[in-house]
Amino acid sequence: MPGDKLTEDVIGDRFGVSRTIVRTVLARLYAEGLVDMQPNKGATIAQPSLSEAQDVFETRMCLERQVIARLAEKVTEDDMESLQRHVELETKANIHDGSAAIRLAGEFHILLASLSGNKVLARYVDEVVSRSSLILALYSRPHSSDCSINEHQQIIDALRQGDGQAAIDAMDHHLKAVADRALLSSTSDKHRDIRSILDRYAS
Amino acid sequence: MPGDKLTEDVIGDRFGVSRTIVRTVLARLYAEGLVDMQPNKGATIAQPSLSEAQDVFETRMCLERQVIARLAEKVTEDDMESLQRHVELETKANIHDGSAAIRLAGEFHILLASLSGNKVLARYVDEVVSRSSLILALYSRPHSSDCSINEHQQIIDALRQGDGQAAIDAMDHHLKAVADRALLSSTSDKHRDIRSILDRYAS
DNA sequence: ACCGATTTGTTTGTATACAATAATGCATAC
DNA sequence: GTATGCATTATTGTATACAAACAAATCGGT
Repeated sequence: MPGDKLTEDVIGDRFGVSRTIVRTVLARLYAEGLVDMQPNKGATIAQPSLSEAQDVFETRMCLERQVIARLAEKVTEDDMESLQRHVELETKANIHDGSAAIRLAGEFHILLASLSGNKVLARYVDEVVSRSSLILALYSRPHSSDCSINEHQQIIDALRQGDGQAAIDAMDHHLKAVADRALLSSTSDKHRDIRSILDRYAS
Repeated sequence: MPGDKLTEDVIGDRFGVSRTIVRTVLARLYAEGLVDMQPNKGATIAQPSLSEAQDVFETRMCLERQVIARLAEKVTEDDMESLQRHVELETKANIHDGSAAIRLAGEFHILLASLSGNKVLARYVDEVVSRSSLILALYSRPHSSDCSINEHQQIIDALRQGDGQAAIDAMDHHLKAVADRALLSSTSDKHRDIRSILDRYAS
């Protein structure tokens, strides 16, 4: 799916709106790095290179460390409760609904960021999480089970015990694991880039 | 100026373009936090509250620390040279052209971020630097001399000596100083919010 | 049969038109 | 004099129209 053309008319017809609307949302998605755009040539679903993917994960780690550092100082009992509830949702979904599980895994990080109370941080985390999802869709093999729920649990456990450093370490460990699953599953992106070129001449 | 209405028609006329163009750039500025928008009520120049300002500076510190950490490991001689050249531009401008000095001070941070080689990081730094400028325009008193050139010099000195931790400390110190100049110059924003309300009834 | 040029059809970029919503001003009532 | 309701104006949100750029296909020449 990444690399696919996003023709304004087609999308507009699909949703029953005019190109005006489609255009603004495409521009927003471009700003968020989810679609690529070239002048006079329109939009395509973004196809981040390996190095872009590394940039995203590095930035994400930097941002989420800050989220945890802030939370370690100010989490309330209510916050912990909603985090715990979320992880339980994840465990349930992980059994019978794979696509919901993937969504919830991302939303855990967004929830953390919003609980931090820093809107700017939260917006950036939201962006890098979305981009991470795209990267996973691109590079990680289909059935690499995202069994990261334990890691989520470890993070909130450390937070509950008020151990900021342990929480940061847990988050670091978790994000490194996610990045590894995505980026190390393909040694080099040449192979993937070539595939894309081949695909274009295949039909 | 913050709080001012940004009417699409008048901006379009001002620049000789249609509302379409104005609309897209307003949307972009909104995404960057430089203008506020309300549904059916249009755009105004953003008026970040003190707490939003704190969020921006906290996030900025987090991002720029990462920039420095990265640079400490990979700066080239060419990088150091262009950084040094930039600081010299700043010193020159500081003497005879105040407005250029302000612009260059911001661009120093953007240059650092771009030299880091991480595009995602660089975009976010660009954003928080712009927002910081807006915050300074809002909260810092007009003639608080931004004599931060020394601080810039200290950062690149530490980088040149390959002392990553010292560079991070220098950046931390610098950003804390900038934030203090902006945020501590007004004890509470009530006073400022009230002024804005009064100003509206003053003309 | 292959290459290049021209022509046709698509798709994007910008401007304009129209409907819906909000802001303003005025008249009237109290 | 102040407040309330209505009418007018301004401004926004969405759709459409048109021009420019691009992609593709057709045609003619070698």
